[in-house]
Amino acid sequence: MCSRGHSVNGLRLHPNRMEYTVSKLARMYGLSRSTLLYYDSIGLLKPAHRTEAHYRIYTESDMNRLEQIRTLRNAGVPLSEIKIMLEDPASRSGRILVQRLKAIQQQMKILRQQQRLIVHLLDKPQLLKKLPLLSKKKWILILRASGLDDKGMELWHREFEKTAPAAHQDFLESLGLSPEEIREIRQQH
Amino acid sequence: MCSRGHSVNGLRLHPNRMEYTVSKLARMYGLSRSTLLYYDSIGLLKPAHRTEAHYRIYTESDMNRLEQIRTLRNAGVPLSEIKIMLEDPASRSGRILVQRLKAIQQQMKILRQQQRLIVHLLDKPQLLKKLPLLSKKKWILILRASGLDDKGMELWHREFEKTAPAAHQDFLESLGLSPEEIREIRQQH
DNA sequence: CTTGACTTGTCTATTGCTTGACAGTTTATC
DNA sequence: GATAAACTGTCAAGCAATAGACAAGTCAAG
Repeated sequence: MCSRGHSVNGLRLHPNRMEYTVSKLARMYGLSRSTLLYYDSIGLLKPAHRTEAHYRIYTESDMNRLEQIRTLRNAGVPLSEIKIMLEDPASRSGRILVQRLKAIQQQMKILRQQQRLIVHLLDKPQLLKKLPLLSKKKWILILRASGLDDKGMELWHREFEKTAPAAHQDFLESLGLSPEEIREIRQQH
Repeated sequence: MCSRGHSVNGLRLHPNRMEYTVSKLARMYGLSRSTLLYYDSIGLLKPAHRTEAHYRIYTESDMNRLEQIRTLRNAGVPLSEIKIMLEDPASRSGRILVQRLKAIQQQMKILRQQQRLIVHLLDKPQLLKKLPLLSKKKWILILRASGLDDKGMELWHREFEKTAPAAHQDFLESLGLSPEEIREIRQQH
């Protein structure tokens, strides 16, 4: 009630300057305290300063950095590369992101193979209906039912190949076609 | 040359009974020795017996088991679940595989989101051409160029929804549409 | 019997955290 | 001013599935 400033606490937080302790920051960003402690330990995000009791104090610039970190983490970029990107903003960033895109593609390929394998293991046709697996046959039926004839389908392949070759490749793979079959189709168009 | 049996070695391998040491087995299956050691340590694949020098000896039945393990591993099933499946062949196998399929779907969803995010971060349209990312716009252009009109496209959606609803959902997601947009499209058909 | 090549078992490191323990600090209440 | 709750710090271990280092063991040749 008597006021020597309304709450000079032991942490010496400047409420108007937006300074936070670990747990508070963690809660703000939906992270666990441990995560922030970990980021500190690997030198990815060090708090601006500490109190005399050695408590971590994070400031606004730390928050900016944390936001960048989380964005990149949401993109699946590993912490080691995030560190590089933040230290060397322009230079390597593009390369790292493109690299990550390639890794994602690779990962998707693997996952599709796993899907096929499992379906094969289960070998229960009734399950197939519920699963997001399209076979070549089904796909053709769908296009046919939409009114495309042989000529139209050829056009479709050609157009797909021209507009988005990489996506075309991925799509054919997702139908479970063999590499040779894919090569054949793509070369025809 | 003199024969007290043509090679009674310290390991006491019976060459006709197909027994192998760790490294040999590893090489046969293209695995690292560490992998087999690990499988042993967690009780997933224990060698049939050991030599007096405590070397691991794997027999044919171990090889059968290993093949099953690798097949399931190739399907992305975690070792802990593989163990359960091998101990209790019939009962839980189906459930575990279906569960794995769901996890794969989930993982693909995450990867697609990461793809979108990275492309957004890069924001370099010239890269987009090389990447397997299809936008709604592009997709429509492709179908149009194949000769489908508005009516045909509607048919196409309906047919897709009827034949493979889950795949339809996945496909729409992969175009980067928002959940609401997806819901709308699917309900119309 | 010694040398060298090749094993073996055991142990540690990796990624991105999470969980937990234990001790010191701060805060709020009485 | 004491006390309890809620915080903080540091350290350690844990997860999956290997990869690699290391010293000790084994084998074939000389």
